[in-house]
Amino acid sequence: MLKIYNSIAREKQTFTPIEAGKVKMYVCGMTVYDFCHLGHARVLVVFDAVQRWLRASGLDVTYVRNITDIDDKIIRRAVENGETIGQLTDRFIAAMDEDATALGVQKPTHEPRATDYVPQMLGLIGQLEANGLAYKAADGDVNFSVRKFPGYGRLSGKSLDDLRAGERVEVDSAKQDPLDFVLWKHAKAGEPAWESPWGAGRPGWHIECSAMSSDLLGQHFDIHGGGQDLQFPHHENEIAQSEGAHGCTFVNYWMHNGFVRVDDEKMSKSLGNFFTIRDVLKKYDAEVVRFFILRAHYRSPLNYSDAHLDDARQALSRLYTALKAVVPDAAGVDREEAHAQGFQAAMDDDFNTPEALAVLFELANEVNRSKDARLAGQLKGLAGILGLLERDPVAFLQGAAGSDDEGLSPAVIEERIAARAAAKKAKDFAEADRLRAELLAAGIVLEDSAQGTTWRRA
RNA sequence: GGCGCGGUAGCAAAGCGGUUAUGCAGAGGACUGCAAAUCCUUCCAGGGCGGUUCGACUCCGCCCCGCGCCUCCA
Repeated sequence: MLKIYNSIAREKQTFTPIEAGKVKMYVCGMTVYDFCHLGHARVLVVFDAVQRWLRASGLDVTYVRNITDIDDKIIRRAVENGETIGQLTDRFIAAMDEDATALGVQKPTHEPRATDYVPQMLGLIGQLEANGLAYKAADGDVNFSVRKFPGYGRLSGKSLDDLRAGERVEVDSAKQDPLDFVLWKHAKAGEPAWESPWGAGRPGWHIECSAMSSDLLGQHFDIHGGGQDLQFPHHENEIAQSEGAHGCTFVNYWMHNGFVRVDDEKMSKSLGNFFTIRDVLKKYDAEVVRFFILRAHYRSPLNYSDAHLDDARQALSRLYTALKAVVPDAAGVDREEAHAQGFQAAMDDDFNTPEALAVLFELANEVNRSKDARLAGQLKGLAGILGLLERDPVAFLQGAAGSDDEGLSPAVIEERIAARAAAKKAKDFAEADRLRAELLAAGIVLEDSAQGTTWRRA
């Protein structure tokens, strides 16, 4: 029985889909004006794992992850670069796809772009106006009136009076309440604009998610996810818009993943302390990065450092080493088997991937001991549910550390191994050891066995 | 100021009111020409002070420390 920590209830709850056997899930994706950083990688990987587990549990999943392709930063960046908004966003969408694919992230069912949903947004804004929740301000913007929506603040646990608007935000005098947020921004010179009943303009940020989710998943759906920083105000505003327009519950389960940090501080664009996914992939294998992310629970903070990535790589190597030694049975996962049951219990407990991974290490230990192909099959099969251990073990163990790696070529390594074999045969162990040490210095570890010598990268 | 999260062994990271988490690193042993890998054994925990309990890392209270949201942000 799957339990999910529901942010709006602040507790783990048994997951019951609205429609038996089906799950409709929406996750806030990227604003595409720059390369994705590790924080984005975490959202991608975490909700990919969620989605995979739901499917592995036999549910029919519709997974929507949106793309924000119009906003202030995109407009500004396009101007800075001297390119069109379309050129900029196409470029970074392609880059995001590359990064996601590298990390083993499966394609969502739908990846809607905000600019394709302007009519639906206008429809929603019209409904909100009809319901008395939206108003056109003196400056031409259409705003949402938070005071008129009774449940405002429920998700984030904030009360309107405690928010002390103005303390950190400059008060916008055109708003009836400082916490009112923009649904439709009036057009400014040189900026892209769409016609609307309220005049030419462009959408506010929050409205796109309400429009796309209801269009693709319906007015009421199961799971909505995103980074912790979106809980307020973004998701709070989504609830206000969607429930305010539709008059029904918006989402049953809210999920928020924790931040990636650097030196115990949130990794963020505004702090400038971020590492892009592609930077990290220069030094580390993408599967190592995926493993590193899944090694922590999705709601916990995750500290990034090279030392932690090195550690993750060592750990993942242990799993691959077990599969290298025993060819896994291809029969598929036996879900009744003890480890599979443990794995399931872990994943059913709010997607506890660290504990699920611990089960994999227990399996690896038993595989090493028993050389049991069936258990190796369990290991590979269960890991596969999380998108791990899907490569050839030797390819992983001999693979480059990252895209920038300039290690010895396999041909050169094989040549040295042959030379060492000859030295060994001649009982010239000093020469054999010299060759081993030479390779080790180049990051190559040799492993002798009855079947001959194999190698891997340290 | 308001709201919230967390402090676990050298590092990382989980569960759990009483029984080995797990990985990396360390120590000893087996194996090996020597290694590596693997296996076996092993060292190292639960911020501080109280309380509840036969028993608390696990529940409760207070304190200290760190972090986050309240502004664009995954």
